[in-house]
Amino acid sequence: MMAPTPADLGIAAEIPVFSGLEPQALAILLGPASIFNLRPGQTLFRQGEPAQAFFVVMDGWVKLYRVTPAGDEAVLNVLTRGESLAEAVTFTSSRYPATASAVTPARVMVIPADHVVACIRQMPDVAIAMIASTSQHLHRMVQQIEQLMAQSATQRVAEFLASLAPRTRGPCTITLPYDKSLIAGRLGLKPESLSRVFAKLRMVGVDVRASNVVVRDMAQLCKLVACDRISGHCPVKPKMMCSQPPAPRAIQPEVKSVPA
Amino acid sequence: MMAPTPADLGIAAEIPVFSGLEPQALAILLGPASIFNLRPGQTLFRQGEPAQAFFVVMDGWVKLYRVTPAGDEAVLNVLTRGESLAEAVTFTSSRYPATASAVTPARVMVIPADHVVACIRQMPDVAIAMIASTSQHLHRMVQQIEQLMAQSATQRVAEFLASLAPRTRGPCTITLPYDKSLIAGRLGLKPESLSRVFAKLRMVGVDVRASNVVVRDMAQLCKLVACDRISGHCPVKPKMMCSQPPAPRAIQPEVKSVPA
DNA sequence: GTCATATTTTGAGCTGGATCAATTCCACCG
DNA sequence: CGGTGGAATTGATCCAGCTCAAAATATGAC
Repeated sequence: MMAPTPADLGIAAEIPVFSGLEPQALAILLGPASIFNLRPGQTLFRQGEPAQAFFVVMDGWVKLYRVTPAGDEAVLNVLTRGESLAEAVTFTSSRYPATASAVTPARVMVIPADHVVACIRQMPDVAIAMIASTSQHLHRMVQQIEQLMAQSATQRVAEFLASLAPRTRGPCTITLPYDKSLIAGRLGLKPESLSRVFAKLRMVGVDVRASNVVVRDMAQLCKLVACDRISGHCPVKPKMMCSQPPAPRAIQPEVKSVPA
Repeated sequence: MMAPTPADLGIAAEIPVFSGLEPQALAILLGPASIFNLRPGQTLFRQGEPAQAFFVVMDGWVKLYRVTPAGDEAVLNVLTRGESLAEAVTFTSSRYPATASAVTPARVMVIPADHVVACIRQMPDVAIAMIASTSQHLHRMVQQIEQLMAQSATQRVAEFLASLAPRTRGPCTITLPYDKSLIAGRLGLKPESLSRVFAKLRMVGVDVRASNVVVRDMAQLCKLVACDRISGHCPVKPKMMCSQPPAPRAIQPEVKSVPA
């Protein structure tokens, strides 16, 4: 544990959770911050512990997960440089709902909760920034839930690969950011299943060799996300009353939102 | 759409998202609030629309869900009296990540986003309250992800039932709060599967008749959550280095699936 | 380099939950 | 009361992903 270097503070200014803050405000906010150096496997905090700080990953990879009653672990996210953890809980003076540990050597900035609360009373912008960041996390979880509820393994893997690649159409080379077994966990799969999905993807021009992935055509990969043609899923179900079958139902009082 | 009655304002004071606010602060915050009356099926907001307000359910049930590219819907939550929606997004001036619609006749309070932002600048406590509430939502999603990743259908149903019951041990009667098909969606199941799970639960003293559930022993139901003995799941996996390896595994009650 | 360990892949088989297709149940209405 | 339409149950079958087991491949220590 050590004080952040000026370089660290420079980096912090670029980080999403602090975006939009005046340099002065940021300096005050980060006054009591410090830096943790974690070795692989080391734990930052455990689920159930009182939340006394929130964190920003400066370098390396950190795994956020829950240990289930049965002893399995459910990976919620795997974070790297610039991403923040646990900002919301620190305001509720309650407990961390998950465990975080390093999966590579990692540097993590620690910001004490009580100090952030104090800052908010002086600088409302800090509150807005924290809420915005939390909102991102929520959005991400919403997407993850949708994935788990409604997508096949193949689709989840395709979406994961797509999220690692630039938004191009043609061919593309990707490097897997961490262990395949961790990727599997992150996607709610067993390692064996991930391996088989990779094998299947080879049929549509996705070649996985160690941690190097060569995609023949990104557009095709993205199409997979919407509709898993490999395992024959989904030829666009009709579903619901997307069109208008028998809905004489009154003229929707149109919930146009409130005027500014 | 109408102005909130004094009664509504009184109720609001009791609501989690506003807890801890001074009455005056609350009065200012709710100044421009209004009440929507929704009929079943009517939509409060749709995913992708710009977020301009957040909401508190005053009465009835509101379903929060995502429509997947393939046309399925993934139910994120089903909310009732006192629960709030979309407070975090409204600060990011971005878009709703999900759709909300009424599943029963419902009354919903609408609080314009820009007003809340303005309030925060005057009253930091409002910020704390909003973050705390958002943190609850995050926690809930974390649990839901854990459920989807690591629990069997039976366990999810058991947990759902347990969440509806008082925290007692012995016998207990529960009323299902909404349609079984909606419950199924909320738990990431098809209605047919939910029906079969209920059938299986009858073997452990859980009797479901229409929307009335009679549980012979809550303690037993809760044990199921930790370990699904019905479908033979999980006899406490050794996993990790948690404890002794060759647990003297108790006398398996041997419930092989239904003999034809 | 060689050997030991951990990660990944492959194979074979099983099963939980989905799907498709009837029924049956039940609330509501004339 | 009997009829009508949506909700719920039941049956039969299928298959994606899990499990167990073994082989292959990478990683690292020396």
